[in-house]
Amino acid sequence: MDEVAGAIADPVRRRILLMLRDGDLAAGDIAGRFEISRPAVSRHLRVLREAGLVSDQVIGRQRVYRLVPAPLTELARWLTGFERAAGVNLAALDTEVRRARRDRLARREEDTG
Amino acid sequence: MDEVAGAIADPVRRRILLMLRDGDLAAGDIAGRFEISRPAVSRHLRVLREAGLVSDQVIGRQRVYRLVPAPLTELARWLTGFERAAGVNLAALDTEVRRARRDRLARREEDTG
DNA sequence: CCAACGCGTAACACATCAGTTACGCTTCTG
DNA sequence: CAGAAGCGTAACTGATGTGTTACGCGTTGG
Repeated sequence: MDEVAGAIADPVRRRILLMLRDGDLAAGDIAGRFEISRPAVSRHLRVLREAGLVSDQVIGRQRVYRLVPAPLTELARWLTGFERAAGVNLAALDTEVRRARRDRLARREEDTG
Repeated sequence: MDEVAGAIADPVRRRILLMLRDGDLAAGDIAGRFEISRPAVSRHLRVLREAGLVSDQVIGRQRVYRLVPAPLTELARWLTGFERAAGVNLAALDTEVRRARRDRLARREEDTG
């Protein structure tokens, strides 16, 4: 998961994933859609490969890349795990803040009382 | 989204998010659970704040952090968008590979034919 | 066959990031 | 009140990441 999360941190790589979501592409086709150099794109593609987010297949001189969505799905599942915890959190904070204030007021009354 | 994706790229920050999923924590409590220095953790907390993934509330000397899950949910939704495209992709690659092979064979037959 | 094409990688340079110690401000406590 | 506690930030350092040009290997096409 660390590599996947790291891979999608970069906007270029996210764009590549979006392109591949719409269909497989050769490396050159991908690189042609960016203004950065082809080796730079190649380097990003390598990160995606090593993170398991894309697979590549050599067809002649071309290297065709395809999306491998499973790790993204897994990350999404991990992320949705935070959604369920939201209500618990809000309630806990309100309770904590109120308790802290009550304690402080009580202490002040003891001091001045 | 760029900031959110960037924020979860770091394992320390992911751990912080997991801690906060289970309940609000003061900065000191969070820092105490790591072996790195407190300023290092503070820096990570700042990244999370600025990405909108946590909110903080000063209670006396303490700064209590709480999870803000909405941006994570949004990122999860974006990621699940890739799942739906998977079937299309596999079919397209098979088709493309078969077509390329057919074309190559056809060309070879023309040459030798 | 040979030149062009496609593309990955190495080497380099610069930017960014994440660790550290030092510092200082605010709040709390004895 | 004075010292301690809590915590953010600055400055520094070293590691990492991302851009570039140069290079070379394999495939293709004339």
